[in-house]
Amino acid sequence: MASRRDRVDQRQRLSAATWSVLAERGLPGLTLRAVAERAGCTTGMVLHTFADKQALLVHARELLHQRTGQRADIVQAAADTPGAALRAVLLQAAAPTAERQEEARVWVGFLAAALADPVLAELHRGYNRRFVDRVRGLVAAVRPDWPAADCSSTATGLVALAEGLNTLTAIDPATYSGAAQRVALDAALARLGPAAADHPSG
Amino acid sequence: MASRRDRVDQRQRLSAATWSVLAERGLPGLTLRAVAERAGCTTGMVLHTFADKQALLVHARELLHQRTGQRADIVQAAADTPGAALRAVLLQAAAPTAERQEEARVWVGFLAAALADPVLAELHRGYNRRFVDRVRGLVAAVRPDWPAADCSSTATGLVALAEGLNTLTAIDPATYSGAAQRVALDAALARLGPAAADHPSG
DNA sequence: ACGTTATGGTAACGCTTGTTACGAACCAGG
DNA sequence: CCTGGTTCGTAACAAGCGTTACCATAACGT
Repeated sequence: MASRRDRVDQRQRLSAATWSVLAERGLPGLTLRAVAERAGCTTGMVLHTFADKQALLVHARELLHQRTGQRADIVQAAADTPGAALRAVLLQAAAPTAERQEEARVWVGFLAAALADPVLAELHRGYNRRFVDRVRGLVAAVRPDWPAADCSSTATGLVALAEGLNTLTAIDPATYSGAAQRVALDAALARLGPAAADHPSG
Repeated sequence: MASRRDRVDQRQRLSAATWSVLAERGLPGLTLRAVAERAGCTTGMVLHTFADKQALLVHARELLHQRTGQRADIVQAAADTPGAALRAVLLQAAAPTAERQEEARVWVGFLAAALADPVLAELHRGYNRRFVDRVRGLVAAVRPDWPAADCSSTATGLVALAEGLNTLTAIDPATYSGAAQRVALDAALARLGPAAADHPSG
């Protein structure tokens, strides 16, 4: 019995507060005091739950990966065809809705933080490569006739497009609307043949 | 007679120092003291040339835009056909070489900073829209038969792909090598027809 | 019930940051 | 030569940061 109060709940609450602050005030505004205030506690409590600021960031980053990964799992499993699954996974990786734009901003914040923190950078690389693997598998399912190298390059290109839509939407939602993101993704998916463009009307 | 010593020279020297610090330590390392030390002067001198740090930041952001814009002008003017110009412009917007990856990291840093700074955000949006306009013009030159809406959506998609390659290269140069970037861009450009894929062998 | 231990708050530390007040050095005009 | 204004360096300021030591308190085992 290591805890009397629920510690994992505290960790999750603090990570949520971290997201909130990161989305609202950006990376320079992400301070321990801001997170503590957002979570309704003090910095002492934060540093009792996490060893340092880096540990807090790592946990929040892992949680973000879990959230996006689970959502990818859901939309992938709900799709009827591999083409629809690929489209749904890429679309949810971009930020088509307003609520997802907040997550895109958090993503950009972690990306920038990873540029200065080797630990976060390694996490980011690992998560991104896992996402590329997922997309590569879907591409291979859509086009079993393609050689592996083509599936691989196509997957990296699609991921780059999705993440580019992500970052651009984070800073300029007017230019990169949800509809524009869908058009761009469908245009890229058209390269896979008409089967991949087969998607529900909505 | 506003100045006895050359002030524009001072600004240029501080610009060079700003860029040097930015490339080496990133945006969080861009402090007034670091810039002053790199320029061989003191913070008092820096704040006599720039009113605040925000003015310095805006200047650095403009520096980044100038650099990328000038290079885009050069490669665009050097291209023989509109298709080659489009490809060259997009390729230089991504980060194919090692030295360009440094610039890509700076770009990501400014992107993250713009999420919390309205002034930097407005600058970022303006520069990006100008870049989209440039790409749109090139797309229209390659495919004069396309309606304007198609050129527009194609341009935003291409820009998103280039910026996505930019951000992903900044954090994971191993996965997103220069060759991988070229393949992804050429694949996207193939949608414009064989004319756009016409590019020098190198 | 009591003592032990976990748990969270308080307040301070050392450090760096942006910013500013002030003094010294310089160049012009008379 | 001296005088006045401009330019830059010096040094200090207040504020904010991450971090730590310390203390109150509440919950458990016995």
